[in-house]
Amino acid sequence: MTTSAPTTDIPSQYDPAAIEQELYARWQEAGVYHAHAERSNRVGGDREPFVIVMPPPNVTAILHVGHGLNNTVQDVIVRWRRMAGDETLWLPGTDHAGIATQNVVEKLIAGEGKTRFDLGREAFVARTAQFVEETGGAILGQLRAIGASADWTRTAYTLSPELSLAVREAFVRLYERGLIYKGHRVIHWCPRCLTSLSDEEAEFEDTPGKLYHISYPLASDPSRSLSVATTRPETMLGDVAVAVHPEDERYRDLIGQKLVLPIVGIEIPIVADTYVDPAFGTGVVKITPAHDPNDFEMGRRHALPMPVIMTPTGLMQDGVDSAGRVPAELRGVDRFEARDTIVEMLRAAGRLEKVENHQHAVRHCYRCDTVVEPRLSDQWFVKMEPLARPALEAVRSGEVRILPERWEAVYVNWLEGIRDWNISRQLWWGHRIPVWYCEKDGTPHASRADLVVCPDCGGPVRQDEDVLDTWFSSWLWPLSTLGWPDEQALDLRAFYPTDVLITAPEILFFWVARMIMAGFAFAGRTPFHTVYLHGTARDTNHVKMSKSLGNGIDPLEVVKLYGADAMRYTLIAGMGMGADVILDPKDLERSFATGRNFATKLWNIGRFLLTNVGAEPVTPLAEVSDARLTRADRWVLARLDAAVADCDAALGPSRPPKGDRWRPEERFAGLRLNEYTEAARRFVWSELADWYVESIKGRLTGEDAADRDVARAVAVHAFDMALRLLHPVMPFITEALWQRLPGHVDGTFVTNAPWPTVRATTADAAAADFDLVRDAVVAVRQIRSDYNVPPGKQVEATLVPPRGARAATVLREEATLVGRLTRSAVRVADAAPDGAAAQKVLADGSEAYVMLAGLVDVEKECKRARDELAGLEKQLAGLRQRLSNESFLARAKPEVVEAERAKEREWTARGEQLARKVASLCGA
RNA sequence: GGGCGAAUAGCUCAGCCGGUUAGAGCGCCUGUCUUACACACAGGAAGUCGGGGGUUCGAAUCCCUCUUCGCCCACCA
Repeated sequence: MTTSAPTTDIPSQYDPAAIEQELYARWQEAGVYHAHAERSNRVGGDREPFVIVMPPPNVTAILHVGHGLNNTVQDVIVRWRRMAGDETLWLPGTDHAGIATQNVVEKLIAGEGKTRFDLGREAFVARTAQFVEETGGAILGQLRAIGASADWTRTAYTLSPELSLAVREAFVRLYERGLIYKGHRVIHWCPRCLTSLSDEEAEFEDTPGKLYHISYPLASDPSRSLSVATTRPETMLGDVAVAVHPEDERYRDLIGQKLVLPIVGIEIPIVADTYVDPAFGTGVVKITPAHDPNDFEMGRRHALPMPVIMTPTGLMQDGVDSAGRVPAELRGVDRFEARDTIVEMLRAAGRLEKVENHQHAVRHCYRCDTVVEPRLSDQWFVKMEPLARPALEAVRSGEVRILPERWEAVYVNWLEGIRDWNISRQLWWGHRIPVWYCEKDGTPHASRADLVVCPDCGGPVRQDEDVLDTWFSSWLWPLSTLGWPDEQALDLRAFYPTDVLITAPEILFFWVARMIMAGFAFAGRTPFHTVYLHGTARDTNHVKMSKSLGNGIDPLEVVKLYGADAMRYTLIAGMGMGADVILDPKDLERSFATGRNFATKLWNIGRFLLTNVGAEPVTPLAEVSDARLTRADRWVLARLDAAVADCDAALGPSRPPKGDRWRPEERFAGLRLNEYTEAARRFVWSELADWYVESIKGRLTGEDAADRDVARAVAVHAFDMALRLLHPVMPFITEALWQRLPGHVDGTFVTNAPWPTVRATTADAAAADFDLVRDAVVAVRQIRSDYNVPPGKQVEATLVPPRGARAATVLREEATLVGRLTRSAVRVADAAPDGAAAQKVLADGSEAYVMLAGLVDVEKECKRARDELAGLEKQLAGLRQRLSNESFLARAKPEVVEAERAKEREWTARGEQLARKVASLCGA
């Protein structure tokens, strides 16, 4: 006996829970995910830096499947580059999330019966900071459970002192460049959050509504009236005019006349404005400048007053310039209730002409979904057009690419029509606007340092009450987290610009586009060269998973049930470029079976190989003479090379050519994580496990010690490389197995092991020969299965290679192996055996016969052969037609033609075999 | 209203810069506890590649059109 006693202790059951936490702790302890700035070749080191900044989750968030997806994608890419030898930094952090966090804390104190106004600004901010301190950032801990290999020593927070410094610097610079200004206009206002919102934060939602037609009587002749159409009758209290198109024949003569505003009873003019579309509604538009952005513009054009008739909370109330417009019974009434009341009042007064159903887009607050109220107010804006220009050019020129490609058009379209960005929020949680007003004359002063006195007159100042939009700190993320505005910061010099930005398309405008603008505005360069937009996790009805809808999947639950690797593999394998991932929250087992099964498979391959290979030293493959390699060895090494090449091709180039833009042919290539995963899986399962491992079972325990060592060397090498290929997707299980490889050096990790490369040897005829062996095995198995031969039963199989062919040698030499894999006694002969035998024809024209005394159903075999032949002839006919077509021969690529010719030869040989078979089986 | 995308096996999806007999996972059928794995192994069934038209020697792949879904953008009250 030469068997080596199993010295490797491998649990028979793969138990992720038992290994994951411990492995993560060991990685952490070894500091393998800490990036060393000094190693970056930008500061004199010898490594190419590779950097991803993590989209910071809200500081109060808890992990959901969207985070799981996003961070898994990032982790796969980061781990790949780390193994490929880059100095890799994945920079994590959280976002203070102004409105979102403030809402959470407001709800919290509401439970105590208080509002933020009861507490006062200072106390409320302190309370929120304390809340964040205590419960915030939990999500970063949760990310470790899914294997995120971020550099936690660099964890950032948008409201930290360092990042706040960056925010202030950015604000003041833009202010000094004249790109930040205070504007008086109608903005989106959330009556629940009590703050203004940017255009992006006020999301459209198609809502069924009504179009009310109201008649406004002429002041000079109450018997005549104009019919005005509106979806928001309550705003009529703030009407200051009605507008018609100047060319509209119907109303031309009325321009300049006055109407009586129903309910309010005041006179308002009829003005002409080209904004009005004569074809829509009645062609008459009421103008409510303080409560509609378009009306505001018209109001400005016609120098109209702008009465405010609503409170910030959305209650009807006289405000600025609105003396007595709101009737007593409507004061303090909610805007939607007021709508109904006003409709009733109009109806009672005979002023309501008709009501139509009308579908229209209504803006809602992206944080609390309240219907947004247009509101006239003073806000700070960023002038975007100058910032957008370089950001637009960067994508157009290929300096920055967006994957999938189609999002580039969306990006360009948005930037081309960009509008100024309202950055002030009437909140308390956030970066306070660094502007101080002189108490004496109100002159604003933007300042990097807090001002105590007016720089002009030395008098007292007061700071602007508002805070900045959360995204005003996020857009600096790639800069601020690396130390900007300190231009000499080592991290900034070593790691900026970063490489890939990975996020969901939802925040392309909120965040991605603005980061690119900030990169150019503050550092003169793009913050990253690739934007990778991944899909969304949806349920089986294709509804986006969300906690509020109850159709979400808790990643930690999945980790607990099947392990992080199973979850990661399932997500990555199921996600085509930019495609959504569909999962069934009601059936986690089925949803994640793919990953769980593969993890178990991998574990078992390892268990078998490691126990059978034993712990004695294994010869490095490089030291094994080529001559000693068997066909199976050569084949599996060739398949490994193909797998590595496929993985590399799927992952693509990691960065554009040095100092250059993306080349057109590479611009939209790479980062096909599902293809990479599939290539690795196919090698591991369908090739390594199904064929190679099966084929060497005899050798590992065989008598030939030298051959055993060759098999051990090849097996360990192939498995080692397989583990490396899979590590980015399945970090835990691969590490656990890799640590057990014979000869493993303590303190080394697969997570740091070099990424596999394709061996120099390429085409290997011996490797191709093994395919013939596989073919023969399959053929014999098929015959056995067709005839229901019990798997345990030994039968006699005969292989008949074409005369004089190389196949003869191959099959003769591998007959034992074919026999072992098919549980048959295999011999190779020159002719078909006598007696009843079932036959299959192999791809190269070889034939496989299985002797089945008393079992062969001649009729069945005959029909089978006839069908097979008919199918083949049909294919062959098409092939021959193609080959006799002159256009084809003239135009098709030579290699295509040659491939078709080879195919024809093969098929013809097979056809002849089949024809003989038919003849012998079916009789003359 | 403008722009974009998708429609391929029962389900979820690859393939699509035209050229093997269109693939994978899950599910399904048959058999098997073959000394790593039943979360497995072996074999198998299953697709007129959404409909119609066109270009081409050749179309799942390119063009047009229709249908159905989805996404993004948008100041028609």
